[in-house]
Order: sequence, then C-alpha cells, then structure tokens
Amino acid sequence: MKTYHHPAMEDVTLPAVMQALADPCRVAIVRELLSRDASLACHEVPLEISKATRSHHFDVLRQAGIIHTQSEGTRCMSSLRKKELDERFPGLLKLVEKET
Amino acid sequence: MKTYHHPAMEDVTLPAVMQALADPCRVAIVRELLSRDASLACHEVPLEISKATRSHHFDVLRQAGIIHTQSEGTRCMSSLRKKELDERFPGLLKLVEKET
DNA sequence: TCCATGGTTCGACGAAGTTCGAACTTGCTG
DNA sequence: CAGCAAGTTCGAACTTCGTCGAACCATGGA
Repeated sequence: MKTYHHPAMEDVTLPAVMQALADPCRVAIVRELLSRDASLACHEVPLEISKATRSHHFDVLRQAGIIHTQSEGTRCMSSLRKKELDERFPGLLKLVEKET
Repeated sequence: MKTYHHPAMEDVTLPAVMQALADPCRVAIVRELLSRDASLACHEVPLEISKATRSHHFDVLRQAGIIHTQSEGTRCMSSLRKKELDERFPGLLKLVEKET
C-alpha cells in the first residue's frame, strides 16, 4: 500500500501555498473538497484532464500542505487539512470558497 | 509622463492574484506596503534584485490588481488597492500581513 | 543644455511548471 | 489466475517565470 508524505504545517510557506492555488484546476479541486466536506478520490474530480495530470495536481496540493491523502484499496482518498490550514493561514479557505 | 493600466477589480481572478503572491519578492513588496500604509517608490524596496526585475515584479502586482501605480516626477509611486482588495478578496491582505 | 536618477523595455537564458501518453503497480473481483 | 480499475512514475514536449545586462526614455537640477 502506498503511503504519502505530508509536510508539517509550520514548514509550509505562504508563497508555496499561493503557488499551489495559482492554478484553476487545483482551485477547482479544493472547491470540490470544500463543498463536500468529505474526502474525495482523484478520479471523482470533474475535470477534463488526463490521469497523469490529475495525479500531479494532487501531488502539488499535498506538498503544499493543503490536502491529506491516504490509500483505500485501489483508490486514494484526499481530504482538506482544514483545521490546520485555518490555524496556519486563517481566512485562506474562505477565500477559495467563493465562486467568483 | 507614463501612465499605467490597472485592471477592474471584478476582472481579477483568484488564481491570478494567488499567482502574483506566489513569489517571495512580491510578498515582501506587499508586506512593505502594508507596514507603511502609504505609497512607495520602486527603488525603495529593500530587495537585492536588479532594476529590471524590480520593475517586473511591480508589473505583475499591478496586473493582478494588487497595487496602484502613478508617476510622480521621475519616480513611480505604488500603493495597495487595499479597500478594493478587501472587498473582492476578504482576508487576503490579512493573510500576507503575518510574518510567519 | 548636459547629466544624473528612476523606471521601462528588450532579448536572452536557465529554471520551473503543465500536460500528456505509455508503461507499470496494486488491489479487487469474477 | 485473469482482467479491470485507480493511481503512480517516467520521459518528452512545451510554456511560463524569474533574472539580468544593456539600451532607452523622462524628469529635474546644475
């Protein structure tokens, strides 16, 4: 079973998290997670991109400390690190929440 | 006298503004502006980068709707579009304010 | 009028990021 | 066991970004 590395929240920098959210696909993923308030398998995201690209975007979000991922059978379930994020970057998720 | 183009705030997207703040230099510039609560000439920013690079970063911030720039003699003074930003992206500036 | 100063623009360069197909791994299920 | 479905990894092609030096443009003063 694959395991994923998640950075400690205090090691996550503002530019890094901004960088991660600087892509419309990734913002869409975070919004999907916000609207569900639950974890989500990669392939469930409604985006017209290849598997490889999808995997990459989840990777970036994970390395930026935004999501937490774990294997569950053949799927990998991701969820927001909501509480930690709210503590480290208060207001960030609220910012993403709005559709605009 | 040079004039600058500033986008309408409703045309500024979240990924665009995130992209602009995804660079440590630009975050530093915004922090400097926040701490002064006044406008700032390009060359006053305490960053060890060339004139050209400096100009570029101000450009990016301007196009992302974050700062407003105007010529004053030979200098160009920039200031935060604080009120508009707070309205369009509430909590964004507060996020940048923290040193971490 | 000439020069110094503050910024801009241009072209170049390497670094980094996005995207994909293809091959591979892993776990479930018939 | 065979086959499928979900993800990962790799390499390639391409784009974008950050940085700089050099040349350039305005403005204000000597």
